[in-house]
Amino acid sequence: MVNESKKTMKKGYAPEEVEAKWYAYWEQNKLFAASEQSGQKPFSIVIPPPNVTGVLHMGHSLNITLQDILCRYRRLRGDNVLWMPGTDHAGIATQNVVEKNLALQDTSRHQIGRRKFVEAVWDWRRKYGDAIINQLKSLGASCDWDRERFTMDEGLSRAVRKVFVELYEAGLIYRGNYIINWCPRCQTALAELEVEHEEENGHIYYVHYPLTEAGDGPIVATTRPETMLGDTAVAVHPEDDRFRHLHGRSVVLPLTEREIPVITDSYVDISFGTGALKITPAHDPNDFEIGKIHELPSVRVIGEDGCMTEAAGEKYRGLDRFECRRVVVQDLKDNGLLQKIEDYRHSVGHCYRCQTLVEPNLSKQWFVKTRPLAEQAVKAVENSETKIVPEKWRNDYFKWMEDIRDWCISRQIWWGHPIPAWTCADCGKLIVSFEDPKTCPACGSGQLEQDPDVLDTWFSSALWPFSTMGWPDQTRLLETFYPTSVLVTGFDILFFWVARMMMMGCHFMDEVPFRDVYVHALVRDENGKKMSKSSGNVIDPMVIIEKYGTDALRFTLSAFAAQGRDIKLSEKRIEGYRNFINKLWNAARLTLMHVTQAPGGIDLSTSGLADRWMLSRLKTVANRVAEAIDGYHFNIAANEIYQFVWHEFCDWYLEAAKPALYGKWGEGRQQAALKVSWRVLHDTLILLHPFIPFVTEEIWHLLPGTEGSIMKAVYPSDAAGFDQLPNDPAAEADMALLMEVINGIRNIRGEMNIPPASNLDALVQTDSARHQSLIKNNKALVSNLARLDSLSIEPAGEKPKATATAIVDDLVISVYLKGVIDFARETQRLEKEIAKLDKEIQALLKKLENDDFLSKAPADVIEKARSQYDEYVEKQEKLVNNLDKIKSISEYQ
RNA sequence: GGGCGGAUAGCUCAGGUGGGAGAGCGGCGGCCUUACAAGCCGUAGGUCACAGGUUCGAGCCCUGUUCCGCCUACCA
Repeated sequence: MVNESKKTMKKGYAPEEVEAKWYAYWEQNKLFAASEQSGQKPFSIVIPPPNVTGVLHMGHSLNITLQDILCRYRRLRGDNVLWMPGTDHAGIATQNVVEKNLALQDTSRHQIGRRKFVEAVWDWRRKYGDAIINQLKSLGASCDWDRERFTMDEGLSRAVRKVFVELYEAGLIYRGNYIINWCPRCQTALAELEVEHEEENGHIYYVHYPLTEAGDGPIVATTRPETMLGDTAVAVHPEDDRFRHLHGRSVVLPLTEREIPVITDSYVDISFGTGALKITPAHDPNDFEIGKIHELPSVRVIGEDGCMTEAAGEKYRGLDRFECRRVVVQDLKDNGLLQKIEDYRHSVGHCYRCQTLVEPNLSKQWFVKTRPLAEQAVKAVENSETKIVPEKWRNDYFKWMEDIRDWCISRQIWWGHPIPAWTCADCGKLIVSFEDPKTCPACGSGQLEQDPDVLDTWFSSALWPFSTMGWPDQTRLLETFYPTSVLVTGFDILFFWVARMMMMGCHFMDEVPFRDVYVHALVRDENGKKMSKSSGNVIDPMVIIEKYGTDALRFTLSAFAAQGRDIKLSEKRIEGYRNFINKLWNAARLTLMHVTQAPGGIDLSTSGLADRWMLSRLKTVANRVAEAIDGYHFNIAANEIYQFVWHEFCDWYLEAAKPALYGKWGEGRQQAALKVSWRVLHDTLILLHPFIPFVTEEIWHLLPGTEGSIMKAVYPSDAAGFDQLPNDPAAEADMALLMEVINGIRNIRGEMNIPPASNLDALVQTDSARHQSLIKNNKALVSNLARLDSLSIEPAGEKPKATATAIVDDLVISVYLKGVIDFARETQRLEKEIAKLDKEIQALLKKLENDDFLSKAPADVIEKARSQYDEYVEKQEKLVNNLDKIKSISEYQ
């Protein structure tokens, strides 16, 4: 049905009444659905899956808004768009949440056992897993929800298994005993990336290690005295003369009875500390390496719970690692072995999930051999199969890939993808297999035990671009939409996620996972601080949405999303853009007061200058907005259209068109104004829809001549007849001149303190025939916007007395001041203007008097400077002329 | 230790390839003008961090300095 005059609009836009309605409408009408097969150009994005435990924060809001802009924009441009949504199972985080719940019920995962625990997690996920998804929906996210995926889904789990087995068979996954980062609270290994380093105030302890025989032993410096219980050597540099006498000798490890050797290794830095380094292979990655080279034993003195082990000795066994440090230090003091303690600032690793101090610990884990995978992933970016935007992130990507270390992928938790590896209890054979094995292929035993560990969540996230599309099956979806068009993400997970997807995509699909990676900024608070619960500076998007509406939030984020710069957000800014939404609403309200049925095509024969100007501007803006989005310049697109809607359409066009709309200028002009305002509103809504989907959909349905959802509209640049829109530089120039004339008169009104209500008489003097007719033809327009009773046009000549003056180009504008003109005020006004011009003129003169400039600068630049100079001088002369007149008149008074 | 980014109006920020700086908010003055006071009209604010250099010409290019961020690193 084509809408006739629909209904009257409220005075102010009320988002809360509108948003839920349209979201439901879009979903019900399947407007977000991608077709697996279509003749349209495919465009695809996979969502960065939020944690199931997650709560929507501003980072998500920005991320989702930008993706939604791209998806809605591409749909409007006629593409077949797939936005693949889903969540990830967030192994450690989710397990933590469920464990906390169990603790509230006075039980624990160990008490209820693994099977029941995993069931409890699934229960939790069924109950609460949709929370973040619903929040994404309230942001307006136009994901294809029927395809929603979860990293623990059957299909994705199959992909994980297949990848694990194939990498293992290719020698790219191995298991081994290495130093890893252990979180004693989460009770699991962490990958290097999952450790956050922070500078902390600590101490450095100087400990005397006595020789077994007579003579002075070395002083060893350490920040972690409790680990000395696990020392298996002291190392010195082979060239260090201070310690030559120690080569080949042994020391007694204080607080224990153990003898440990003094070894030499050039790893030791002679200039640091005392030059003697204690070696603890089980609790320090470097010491581990040195231990391997020198075939030293490893003594694990700290256990998985962060408490000292049996090996730490009777006295220390069972002590918490921090408590143990205090005891060890005290004991060293008591034995006279502690030489001194110094303050020391050093960086310490913390678990990225729970902030607990991580403990480097020796442990048997699974690793991905990343180097070969990284090589392909680097190549793909080098030759631009994948483009990273903004480009500066390329270097970070390359650097990280070049320094990449093997990736520890096993986690000692229960919630996650089980590792498809079994050990034969009888012969010890390790079996890695896609299908669960029944018997040992080596000895035929049926006693097989599956590895109890699960895989790092990021291991499954790394497969997201293809696992969500059905891989390992060769689906139509994959065929249509892989590689995806663009990945939109924050730089904080460039390595965690993007780099790993690149590795897995290149390896398993022989094709990059995405053509573009758009890396956006972080959202910070108004002081530039990272928003965090602990600092209490979090702006909750849901609260903002409730208060200002989703569109306001989205438009704010877009308008501030300049490439490569963080967004500092404050409510004040959101309020400003809420006002913009309301402005748009009211522009529609005014338009729809007059446009009550769909006007036909645009007929320029009865149009006015403002009409032609507006259409010309519309065309330019539509192209610019599209161009900006294509280049991921969301802020430019948003600002371009903001400026256009508010300061051109509303401030100038609608104001100029009012008399025409009210029929004061006759049928023809009225028709033209109706058509143009309809057209501008119509096209503007489409341009704005990707940014502010709700209000645009609402107005769309109120706009006569539209049918169905705005999501089905054709983008202005693609619409039939777009090319016919006038690109009219003459109209733009003429309109610009008239605007200046109007501004000149308004300035007089403002500066001379003339009440807006009183209408004025004005005279324009010029010898230019073109300008004379321009003013004549647009007398009504100027009079209306400048609030004039009369406007007369004359050739240049004597300026009337008792008038205030404005100069525009060659036009001398005189405003008759009823009653007594305030000469002092007008003098002041003119002097100010003259002084301003003087500055410009001096600057130009300096240039034009410079021979170097005249001989070396390009001709067009010189020409521009000359004409500008002439213009300013002429204008100034006229102003001076008028100033003189004012002065002479005022003297007679 | 290495790397990257930033410093522009009171505040927050824009300023493709160098031709004399813009917006929003805030300030000030005036308006309830029949779409909007979440508004309208007018207006004032800047040696573009500092010091050099290249150039006829630098916010933009080069060098150095200062002050902030961020990333990264195994110096005990």
